[in-house]
Amino acid sequence: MNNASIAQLCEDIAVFLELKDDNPFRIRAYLNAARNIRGLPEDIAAIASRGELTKIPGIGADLKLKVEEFLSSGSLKFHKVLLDKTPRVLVEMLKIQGMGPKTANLIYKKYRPKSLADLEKLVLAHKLRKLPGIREKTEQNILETLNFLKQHRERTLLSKALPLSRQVILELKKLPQVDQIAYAGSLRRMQETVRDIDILVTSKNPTPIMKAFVGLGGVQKVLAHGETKSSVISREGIQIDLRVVSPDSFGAALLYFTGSKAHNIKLRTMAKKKGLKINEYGLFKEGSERRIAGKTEEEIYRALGLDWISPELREDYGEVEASAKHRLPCLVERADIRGDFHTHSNWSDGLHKIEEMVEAARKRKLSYMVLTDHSQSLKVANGLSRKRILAQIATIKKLNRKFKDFTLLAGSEVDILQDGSLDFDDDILKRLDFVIASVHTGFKQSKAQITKRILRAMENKHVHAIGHPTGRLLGEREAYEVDLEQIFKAAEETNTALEINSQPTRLDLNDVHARQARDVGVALVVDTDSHAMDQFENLEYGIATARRAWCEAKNILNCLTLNELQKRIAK
DNA sequence: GCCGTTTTCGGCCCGACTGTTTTCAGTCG
Repeated sequence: MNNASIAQLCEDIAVFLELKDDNPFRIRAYLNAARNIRGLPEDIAAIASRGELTKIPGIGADLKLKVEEFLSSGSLKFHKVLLDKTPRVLVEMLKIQGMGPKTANLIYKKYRPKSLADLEKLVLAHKLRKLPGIREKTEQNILETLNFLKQHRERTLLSKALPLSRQVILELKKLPQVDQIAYAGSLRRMQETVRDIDILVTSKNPTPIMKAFVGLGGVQKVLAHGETKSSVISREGIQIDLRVVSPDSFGAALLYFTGSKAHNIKLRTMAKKKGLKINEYGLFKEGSERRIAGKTEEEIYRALGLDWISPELREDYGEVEASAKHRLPCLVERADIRGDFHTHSNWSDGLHKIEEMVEAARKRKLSYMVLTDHSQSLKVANGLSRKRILAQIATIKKLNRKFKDFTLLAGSEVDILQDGSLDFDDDILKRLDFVIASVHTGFKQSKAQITKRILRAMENKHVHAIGHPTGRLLGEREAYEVDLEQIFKAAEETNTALEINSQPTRLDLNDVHARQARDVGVALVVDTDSHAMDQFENLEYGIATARRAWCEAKNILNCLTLNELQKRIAK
């Protein structure tokens, strides 16, 4: 797909323009275009070939030409010129907390540092405080952020940020001044990674709350400590922002801090057209102090003629328009999920016994589970030989007699070998209730090779689903170069489901891909890929991804009852 | 650079905090 590359180019251009002190609205236009291109439901090349580029929001006459230039030549002159003109170190400097284009340029013009290391030397030699507007405090902040950047460069996984935010909320709830409290931001939208944690409190007496917050045990550094807004860095290196508002503003503040920015801008623009103004305190008539709405999110959406929109959808990817027409999807919920198709036991690389895994699944209110230990060639995971899988099938049959309101199904996470053949022959596969086929080797194959390989696996009538279809590991490994459009088409034709793997480092398919699959009618499965009892909890992240992909229960195969499922998977 | 039911030019979301200034620019979300 070209989408990610072009979006990145636009984002780069925005940074270069910012450093040039260019028109801020022009900069925003590039960022807006980048965001919309990233979220496109298909390859932008296909849209270009239909001559529909300017139908993409944020793409006008100029960006149309730039996109076409990239599609035909593989590069963009405008980008290249800016790249050549912009010193690398300036881009690096923008990553420093509190350092914007003005300050970065000021320092650069005077001292011409070549790297962040050079900048650090300047700070230590107290050179910067000779510049206008920079004194001791600014130097100190730069130094601290430089040290911080050395340690933490990545965004934080949802699975790390969510428990931390819940912990902070638990702590703050102990304060008598705290009324309502909730986390907001990208965390509430359940993005796979987050940059920081936003927490919102209502109170009539914020001062003691702020004091307690910046003094929490896990706080490493206080970035800001104000009357209504404070920011800290936690011991784990995650920034946490706390805002306190009055109860009358809770909904408005929640809406504002949940974002996304693009969603908020859309709402504010809508409000403005109606002669209204939205800020974090409420919805107002333009030029008036009287609050029309603000206590709850629902009342603000309603005042704009909209249905309430789930946070997971708030990306300005069509949710506002759908809401205006009262056509928002009825998103899948945890309670809709009845089974798990992807689990491991200590027969292969899992930690716990089959019975223990069943117990854990049952505790989470699931009514069936497929045991999918690895297949024979995956030696590192103690994959099951032909003999052992036959023994496991027999064991499962025996165990099942003991369960009352739970069904354990026999399955396999069968490896898709380098040539697309499967790691068990059909004679084994046909004895299994559910087969999930996955790629675990040969990630470096060419796009054509790996796509062909997966397509071949999908054509096997015993394969019910493809596990973690792109193979990415967040922060560790890029996805392999599979052509997803072909995979989606084949999934539909061969009646093969695609997985949304709930492991927090996988979330594969991701939200954008899952939505593309959903849009073309591909069935999805939300699996935990549990290798231990506690990993069933990860279902929360898989469901969040499905919700971000606009999925309803009918799009998800494991929302079916066992009976419905068995009818459905008879290929 | 985009956009249009006040439209093809003149707008473009809105407010808090910091650090350095004595009234505010720069930065952030």
